[in-house]
Amino acid sequence: MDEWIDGRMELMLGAKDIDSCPVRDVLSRVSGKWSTLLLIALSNGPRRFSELKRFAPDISQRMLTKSLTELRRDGYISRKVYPTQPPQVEYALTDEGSSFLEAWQGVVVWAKENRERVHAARRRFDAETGDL
Amino acid sequence: MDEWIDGRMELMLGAKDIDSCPVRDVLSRVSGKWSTLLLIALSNGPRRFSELKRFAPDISQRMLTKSLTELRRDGYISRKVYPTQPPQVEYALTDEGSSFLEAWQGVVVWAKENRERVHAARRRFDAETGDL
DNA sequence: CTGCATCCGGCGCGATACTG
DNA sequence: CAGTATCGCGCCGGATGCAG
Repeated sequence: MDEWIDGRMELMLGAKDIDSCPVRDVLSRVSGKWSTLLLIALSNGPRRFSELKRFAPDISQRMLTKSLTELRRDGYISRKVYPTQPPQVEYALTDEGSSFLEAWQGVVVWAKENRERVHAARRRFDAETGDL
Repeated sequence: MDEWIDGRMELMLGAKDIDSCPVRDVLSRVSGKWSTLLLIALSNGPRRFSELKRFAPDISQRMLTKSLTELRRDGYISRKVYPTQPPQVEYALTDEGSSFLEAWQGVVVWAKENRERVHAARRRFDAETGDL
């Protein structure tokens, strides 16, 4: 492998082999369809299960539970059960979760600012390749 | 929907409904298994198809072509064909591509710094839930 | 060398029904 | 209200073979 790769990989990924790449390792868990959305939903304070469900009306109960469990497993959110009747469960962002959300902001901002450019590129590409 | 949602969603996503969410819209294209890795590979200058193949030995030709095409469609990279025999194709990062990589850096850095914390959280979670 | 077509397994995700 | 279990679909991604 060339030298430029080592330097760049070390800088960007921290490892050359993809299996031990911390980026993929960590980010694979928050790349789900709902994960980051739920983190955002919790960014203004703790929310209950049903509140989160209402927040994302098009999420299935299955995926809500699943996503919350994964996020909890990786330490992004906490879960507190109140032994009431009916039961009540409150989810909250951990420090780790807020920290991640902060880092994520840069990408979010970029995506918002460059959305139209990306769309334009897509249209251009499709037009060029469509009629050849 | 409560008010906190509107404010936060507007801040983070730019849209309440998930289908018109610019973040998902833009990032779904770079969330592939190889996309960001290829962008990083190109961050030090243009590379040929075979160079990229050597860069990520475990990528299949199919996925290399596919990923490159998608990245090109969204305007992150450019493609230049040299009419030699055998043919030679050179891929390069566009301004849009470099711009994205810059924004992406924050997340990469975070992932590297917090990898161990995430792993620890996972171990803890598995231990707690495994023997109950 | 570069790229496309085909087949195929895994899994992310949704729909639905059921439990404490 | 919060969560689990089952089923099924679609898509990502790997393996292989063919073509310019």
